[in-house]
This record gives sequence, structure tokens and C-alpha cells, in this order.
Amino acid sequence: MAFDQIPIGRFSLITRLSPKALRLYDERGLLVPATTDIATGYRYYTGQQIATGVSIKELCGLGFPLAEIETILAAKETGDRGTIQQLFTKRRGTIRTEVIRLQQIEALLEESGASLETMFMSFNEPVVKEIAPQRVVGKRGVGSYSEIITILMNDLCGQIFTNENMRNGLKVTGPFMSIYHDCEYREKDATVECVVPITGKVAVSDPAIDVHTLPGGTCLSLIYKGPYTGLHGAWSRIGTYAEEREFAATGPHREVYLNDPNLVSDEELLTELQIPIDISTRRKIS
Amino acid sequence: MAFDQIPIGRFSLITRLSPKALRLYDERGLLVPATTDIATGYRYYTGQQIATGVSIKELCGLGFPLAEIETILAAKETGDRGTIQQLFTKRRGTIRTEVIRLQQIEALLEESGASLETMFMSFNEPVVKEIAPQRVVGKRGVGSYSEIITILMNDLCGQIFTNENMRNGLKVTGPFMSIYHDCEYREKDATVECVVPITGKVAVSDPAIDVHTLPGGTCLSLIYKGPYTGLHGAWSRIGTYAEEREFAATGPHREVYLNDPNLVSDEELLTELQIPIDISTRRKIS
DNA sequence: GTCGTTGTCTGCCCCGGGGGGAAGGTCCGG
DNA sequence: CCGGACCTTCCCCCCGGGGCAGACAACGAC
Repeated sequence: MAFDQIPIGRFSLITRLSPKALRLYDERGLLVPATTDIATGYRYYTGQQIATGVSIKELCGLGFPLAEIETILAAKETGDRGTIQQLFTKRRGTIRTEVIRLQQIEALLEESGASLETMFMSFNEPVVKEIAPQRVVGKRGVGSYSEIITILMNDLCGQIFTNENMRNGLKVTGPFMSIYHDCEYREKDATVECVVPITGKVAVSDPAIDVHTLPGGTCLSLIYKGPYTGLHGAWSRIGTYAEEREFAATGPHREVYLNDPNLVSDEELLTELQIPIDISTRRKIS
Repeated sequence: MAFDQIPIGRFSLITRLSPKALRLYDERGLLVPATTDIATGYRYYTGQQIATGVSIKELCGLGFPLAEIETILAAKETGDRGTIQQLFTKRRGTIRTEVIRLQQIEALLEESGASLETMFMSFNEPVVKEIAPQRVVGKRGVGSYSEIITILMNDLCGQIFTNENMRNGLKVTGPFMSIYHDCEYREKDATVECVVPITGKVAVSDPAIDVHTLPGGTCLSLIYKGPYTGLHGAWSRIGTYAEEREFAATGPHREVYLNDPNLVSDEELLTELQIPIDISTRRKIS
């Protein structure tokens, strides 16, 4: 037929692969033109290569990456069914995972469409992360949550931000935290410790205030945004999450107050909830 | 709290945005650190910015591009509900489209898993494209499809590939085609024209062979791979596709024989089916 | 042959959303 | 005052090409 010197443009029209893509496939070794004029660099394809080009186009449309397309074409050449089946199955798995992910996102978008207020509150997913040990100064007390925390915080601030400590180079190296030493929720008479990470020497007159090192390790963490009155709901969320995945707490829960209630409005308050866990107790991978 | 000079690493741990990402957001103007040390270039964030960082993280997780995240944050600042709602709705639309696309791909993968044979035959979707007018030499005949085409092709080849024509610089510039001048399918007595695009002068002795120019224009095109016996099924596919979209044919159907039956096996044969259409008659966008 | 219209070449920068790493300056606790 | 952790900029990489510039090459019509 004397029609086996197909230049790139015509080949592009037939296969619907752009010339740019064809040059890329040439470079990648995926579809190398049968002939390349050494003098001019012109690429010439043959009729047989149209089939390959069309196959590539189809596999692209199915979302395979170029590397896998190359594998599939090679496998087709050698009649290797297994490899092709395997890649197809893998691709199906990827697609299914992706569909589930997108549907979850859509559900989130949908429920947030109803109430824009909670939009930026509820999307946080708990995360497993590592925390470092830190040296803290803190004080314990017993009472109802909000009251005792206020008291402890005041005591702590009063004892730390003294002229003497400033002179000694005491530094606050992180946000204030609360540590809940009870194993369950208590409306009143909760044992709470308020701490703040520091470096340097600390001198305090209150004997109830002591310096120690909080253990590090793995923890489940959730960042909650909103007024402190909503913390209970946030604890429920992270608790449910932990239960679903059968994480067991290996230490007291913590609240980290990421910003300053004196500086931002209640709606903007950020609190990180932490539940120390032992990663090895995990039985179910999320 | 003296905790408003948060360096990038700590800020990264709190917001779960990588330092790399934070530098990018700084550059993009999405989340510019409150303070940047002019001498050292160190970035320092404030407690208030944690909220922004967390929001960015969430919106990223929902799949918004950075530009839209910036818009959303700005709209949140000015209390512009409308813009936020709009972007959320748009995102939902994108997700739904994507989910449908993926599910269609998965269906294709699934059905092809059953029969790997048809795998590389059936994935082609019809496409609307432009074709250029071309000067052709051709001959008409009447008969049953396969028979008449064989006869016409032989006649055509015999008349064209003569010494005289070769001397005159006649050139075949494209693949052979058939043109079906009937408006409907006919088992026998079909009027078929076989043509081949050429340039230069052509001299023929057969008076039934003439040179004319095929009109160009918009057409619906489908590439079919497989033996010619399967062409009927391919025509059904493209016909159904055209009907679904209410495309009306504006000229005779064509078959373009992309490769040479003398050179490749039946399974490797490629045929392009074309239905000329008037784009303006389209009432439904695919 | 010759001229003008296409076609094609390489090379470079761009998209998103960063990852990885090199080379070198800073900060801070003890 | 020292070591290690932290921070900076700079550059290249991922994928699958798109778009453009400048320079040749091919081809058809006369």
C-alpha cells in the first residue's frame, strides 16, 4: 500500500494521541516510531503501529500509568495473561478505593452544606502521631473541670512568671496542657493536672507545684476548634474513633490549649486532645 | 502566653502541614507567617494562625485546589456565605462526575476481565472530529458488501498502480476507503464506492473510475479493531451512539481501512468508521 | 524548478502539590 | 562553648503532557 511512512501528524489524527504525547512515548520507549530519519529527526510510523497506538490510548483512558501500559503491551506481546489480569485487578482495586474516598468526601461536603457553622469544626479526623517527652512544671487539683482548671492555671501562672524565674532564664517552650488522671469522666471531683513545658531552672514557693517529665510515645490526637464548652463532644468523637479501631489508652488523656483564650474569641479556640496509646495493641488497621 | 513565635517545625507538628507545604503556602500568599526574621529568613507563626493552618489542612483533605482554598478562607473572613456555598457545590459536582467516570471505567475493567480477547476491541468510544477534504480516485459498484468491495479494490489497484501513473508522479496519500451511498443497510445490491486519496495526475482506461474531491467537515468516528466480519457490530455501536445524542448523518457513511489485510492478521485489522454530521444539529451535549 | 503552505523538529517553561536532598546558616539546652 | 536539632534557599523529580519559539523539511500546485 506504500502507506507505511506515516508522519506524526497523520498518526496523531488516526490514533487521537497528540504529537506531544507521541514524542513522549518515543522518549519513554513506549511507542518508538518504526523509522526515524537520522538527518531530519522526522518520526515515521507504520500501519501496524496504529494498533499499538490505539491500545495505548485506550489504556490511558482506563487510567493506567504509562509504566503499566508498557508492561501490559509487553505482556500482550508474549501472551502473558497473568500479568495483564493482575494489573487489571490492581487497577480495579485502586478505582474502588478512590471511589470510596470520594464518596466519603462528598458525604462530608453534603452534611456541611446544611450548617456552615460547623463546617470548619467537624472535619478533623483523629490522627496517630508521636509525641516527644517534655519537661513540665505543673500542679494537681481536684474539682469540677472548668473550675479546677481555672484555679490551677492561675496558680501556675502566678508562680512561674515571677521576676526571679525571669532572671534565671526560665522559658515556656510550649502551650499549657491539662492532664486528666481519672480513668473515666467525672462531673465533679476530677483529678486534673495543669502543666506547661519549660526549660531552665524554676523556683516556686507553692509546694504543690512540681517539675517532672511527661512521657512521650504514640498517641491518638484530634484538634478541636471552638469554645471549651464543646470539648465534651470532641472527646466523644475521639473516644468513638479509638473504640472503633480498638485502641486502648495507655496513660492519662491530655488537652493541649493551642491558643490563648485571652487573645482570640471562643469560636477560634483550638484545643488538641491526646490519648496515649500503644501502637502494638492495635488489632485493626484503619 | 509568650508562645506566639512558633517556628515552622512546631507549627508543622500542630497543624500536620509539612514544612515544605508551609513554605509553599507562604510563597503562594495562602498562609504567610506573622513574622519573618529578615536576617535569618526564619518563619514564625502565631497561635491565631494555627486555626488557619488547620482549616487549610481540612480543605486540602476535601480536595480543594490551593487557589480555591485561598478564596474560601478570604470569604470566611468577610463572612461571604455565598461564595463558600458555591465552591462547595462545585466541588460536590466535580466529585460526582469523577465518581461516575471511575465507576464506568470499573465496569469496563470488570467486563473485560471476563474475556481478555475482546479487551482491546471494545473500549473505543466514538469521537467527534474534523476531517479535511481530499482528492480521491474511486469507482462505484453495486452488490453485496464484501464481494463488491473486493472487486472494486482490485479494479482500483489495477488501474492506479500502472507504469504510466508511476511515471507521472501519482502518489497515494492515504488509506483506502469505502463510501456507502445507501441511506440504510442493504444485504445485497448496496451501492458502494471505493476510493483512495491521491495527488498528481491520474490516467485510467476504465471509464467508471473518476477523480473527485471528498467533502470535509465534522464527523463521528469510531476505530474498530478486528476482522472485517465484525464490522457490522461496530456500525451498530456507532449508530446507537449517534442516536443517543441525536446526531443526524449529513452524508454517506465511510469506512477507512487503516492497515493492510495483506500485511497483518485478521485480528489486527483496524478500520475507522465515519458518519458525517452537522455539529449544529446536535441538541444534546455528550 | 520554485514558491508558499503546512508539517515537524528540538528546546524551554508551565500546570499541582509538593517530596527529596544538598549545602550551609541558626538556635538552644546543658 | 559545643553538638545536635532546626531552619534557610536552591535545584531536580514525580505525571502526562500543553503551549510557544525558532528553525528546518516536505509536499503540492504551477
